Amino acid sequence: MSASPSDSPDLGELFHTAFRGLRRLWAEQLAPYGLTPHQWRALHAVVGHADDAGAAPGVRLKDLAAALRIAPRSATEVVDLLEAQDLVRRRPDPVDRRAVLVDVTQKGARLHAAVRESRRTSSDEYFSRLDAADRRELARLLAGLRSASDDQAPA
Amino acid sequence: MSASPSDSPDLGELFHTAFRGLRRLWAEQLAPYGLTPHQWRALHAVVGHADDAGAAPGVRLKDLAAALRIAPRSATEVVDLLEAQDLVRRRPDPVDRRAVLVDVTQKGARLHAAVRESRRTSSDEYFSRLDAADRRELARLLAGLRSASDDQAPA
DNA sequence: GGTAATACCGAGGTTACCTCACAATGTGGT
DNA sequence: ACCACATTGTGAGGTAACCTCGGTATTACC
Repeated sequence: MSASPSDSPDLGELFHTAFRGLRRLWAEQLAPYGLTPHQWRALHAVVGHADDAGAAPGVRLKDLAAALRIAPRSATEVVDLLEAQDLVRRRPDPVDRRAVLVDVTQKGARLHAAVRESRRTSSDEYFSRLDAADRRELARLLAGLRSASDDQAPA
Repeated sequence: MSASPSDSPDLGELFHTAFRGLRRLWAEQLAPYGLTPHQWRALHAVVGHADDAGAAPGVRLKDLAAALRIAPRSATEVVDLLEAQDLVRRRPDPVDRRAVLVDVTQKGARLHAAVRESRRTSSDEYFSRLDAADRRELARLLAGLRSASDDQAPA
């Protein structure tokens, strides 16, 4: 603050601050579970994919990377970390031996559920500072921002 | 995406994506000037402070850190980088010899102006995807989010 | 004038990314 | 059947943007 008193409220600065606050809060919430925000996001994506595709035995690393919007190499990395904690498992894809399928373990599923529960219970959820209407509005605006930048919706 | 089709649009995910998009764009815009977003932010803060306080000869590192909401040590770091490019200068505070005052050099001021100009000219400015009303709305919402988290207004 | 606080910096660590090169495997053409 | 080519994951190595902890120089307080 005390930066631009005259003209605009500097949207970029606000964005930066808000995002950092969110990140920090999440990091604190997740620390007891031994997860970083990044790892949580990946775990969530793996679980989400399972939900999505019904009986699918896992996600390909490549698709996981696409879902998280990170480079494939970075997906390898975060999966390494989750696997080291026995939260996900890597298996060769039986139909394409180049590929690796990642799916959640029991421990991973339990942890995922626990975190979700804890988030709902502790209603701090960060965004709860806004009422429902404002949250919807924020979602709309953010969605509008993201649209044109870089979008790859994988199948 | 394709993550939670049923319930919320996952505000956190939207936030993440939008912020990353913003960062990436800025990084691209700033690269030709030899700056990272972080360095730009710091340079801008130094310049902004000068504007603010009129004839002040510079900012203390500590105050710069507060303005950027980073740890003092991190301010040292970014100032090192700016100084190495001769964009800012470090001088001992004449009235408190523990302190270091940072102020912008001519080169720094020129670069700062050039970047600002380039941002105005290339109207991509990221947020231009939203109309003025939406931008104001977004600012309001973001400001609302930041409020309670962590605020230190230095004197 | 001695103790406490303050300001900066050196050392070293972490998170969350990235690219580039490469081996193993699949795919299509002839 | 074979070769060129594309694709998948990963090892190696790098960067940005932070952090804490400990030390040193200075100032402020009583």
